[in-house]
This record gives sequence, structure tokens and C-alpha cells, in this order.
Amino acid sequence: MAIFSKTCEYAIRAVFYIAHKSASGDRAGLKDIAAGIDSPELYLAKILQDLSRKGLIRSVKGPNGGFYVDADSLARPLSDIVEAVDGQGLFHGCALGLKQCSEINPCPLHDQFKSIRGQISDLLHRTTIGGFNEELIGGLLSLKK
Amino acid sequence: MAIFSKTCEYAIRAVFYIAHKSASGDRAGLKDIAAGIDSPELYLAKILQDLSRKGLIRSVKGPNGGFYVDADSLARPLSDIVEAVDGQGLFHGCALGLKQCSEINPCPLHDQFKSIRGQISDLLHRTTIGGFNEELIGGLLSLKK
DNA sequence: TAATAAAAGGATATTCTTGTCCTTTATTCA
DNA sequence: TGAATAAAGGACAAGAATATCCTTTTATTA
Repeated sequence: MAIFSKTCEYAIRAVFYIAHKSASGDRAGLKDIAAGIDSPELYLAKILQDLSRKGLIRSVKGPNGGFYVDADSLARPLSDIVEAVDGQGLFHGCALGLKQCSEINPCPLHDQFKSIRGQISDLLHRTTIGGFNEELIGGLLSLKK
Repeated sequence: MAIFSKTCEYAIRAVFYIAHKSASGDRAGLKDIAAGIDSPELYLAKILQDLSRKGLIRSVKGPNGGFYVDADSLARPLSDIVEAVDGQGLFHGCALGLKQCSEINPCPLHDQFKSIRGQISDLLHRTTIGGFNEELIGGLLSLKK
């Protein structure tokens, strides 16, 4: 198992790609994004529809339409995408799947996993969607698989 | 997404349960284990067959048969189970699914995820299968969901 | 040695994730 | 206003993870 689902990986890469285009005032079309992040186009369409419904990205139909993110969304943390797609599983719940594990009755790995999950949460919360743009512009980062 | 797959959660809980019984010289039968860790019996059978083939646990057929772990296995790290079931995904590979991400050409989250994954790896490597027995004996820990 | 108990193994069923296809709706522009 | 473009939406398909069923093999013990 990877850390994120495949759907979530696509979502993150796509939003980065869209944010990058948005920074120069452009919108990104589905074909463009799918090619840019190396993902199946029609599956990505579903993911973007979902993110759009949830208000994480915006879309415009018709000629010269496409996806973009506004300034507010650029400032949003990466965790918003992860939660929208993969839910809270990475941050909460006993790692061993024990229902009775809690702060009051912790499993033997509870505190250690708590610390690690806290770090993942911190990382995803302090990293913003727009924060990758410099690196994308500098060409240091490719979003292709 | 949780950290481990459901299969892996069952596997970990089952091995803990078996290890606990083994400590008092007993073997654990499938029904017993499934009830003890609250998992579907026949699915668990497949998981245990797999762990047995991979040498992580031992089994004996026939009356008074069942599963047990030898002293060697008690000393094994939890990471052995996780790797056997969920593979290397938790420890290796770019978190964002970027093929080109590497030490030489790291993605923007590479180093931070590397640290977190290192901690997960350390935790799972330094925790042994047998290490939970005191807590199970003390009744502090329940393996039921 | 026969009866029984318990895991092993193969096949199938169900559910969830991932991926595709086709039609509809909204927008642009000639 | 009509044609073209691009996302939205609904339905379906493939694959993987999870779960169940049935038969076979191996061991115990009466």
C-alpha cells in the first residue's frame, strides 16, 4: 500500500498542474492536464468533477473553457485535497484497526503512530497548493509519472 | 485511506493473537483466532495460509492442530508482516506517485516524506511480534475490533 | 486402521477502486 | 442563431481487495 490512493495522487498532481497554469492566468483543459500529469483522461475527468463540486477547483465550459484555481484555493493546504479524496483515514483511527484503541485505552503503538500521523498532518497542512509553482516554473519538478 | 490494508490489519492482529497463545505453549485454531480478533474466519484462513507459506507463522494440521509462532518469529519485527502483506509501498516510492522523483531529482515533499517514512520504518522494525505479549497478558490490550 | 479434527488449496462471489463510453449542458464565436 | 468546444453526468467495464464455499490433505487418537 502506498500512502495515498491512486485517485488521490492524480488529484494532487492535477491540482498542482492547474495551479501552475492559473498562476500565468491560463485555464487548463482536461486533455492538457491528463497529458501533463500522465493520467487516464476520462478517469481524471471524474476526479476533477468531484474536486470542482467540492469547491477545490473551478471550471468553465465551452470553447477556451477548462479548469483553474482562484487565489483563495492557491492558499489552501494540500490536506484539503487529501481529505476530499482519501478521507480522514491517514490522520485518524487506530493504525492496527482496533476499535477500542483510544487516548484512554491506547494500543501499544498508539502514541508512536500518533506522532507520525501528526507529522503527516502538519506537513500536508502547512504545504499550500500554490506553494509548488516556483519549482514548477523553474522546471525542477515534473508532474509526469 | 488507512495506513495499512484491511488484510494487513487482520494479519497483524492475528499474529499478535497467535504469539500470545504461543507464549503459554498453546496453539491457536482458526475459529479461535477469528473470534479473538473479530475477523471473517474464512478470509483470515487465506491470510494465515499466506503467512504460513512465507514462514512467518507455523501450522499443524489435524486434531489439536493450529497455528503458532516459534521463538525466532517472536523476535521478528512487525515490519516483516507489513512487508509480506502490503509490500514496500509504505516505505518506498514517491508519495505523489511521481516516477521521476528520486534522491537526485526530488519532488518538493520528498525529504519530508522521507523522514516520516523513515520513522514508520523504524517503528515497525524495532517493534517485535513478541513484544506485545506483556500487554496482552496484562489485559490492557484487546485485539478485537 | 478407521474416524475425526484442522489446515491447505482451488473455485467462486461480492464489493470497491480504477477506468471507459456516451449523452447532455453550458459557453464561445462566427 | 447555429456550429463548435469543453466540462458535467449517468451508465457501464475491468481489475483488485475482500469474503465465502467446497474439496483435499495431513495429523491425531480411539
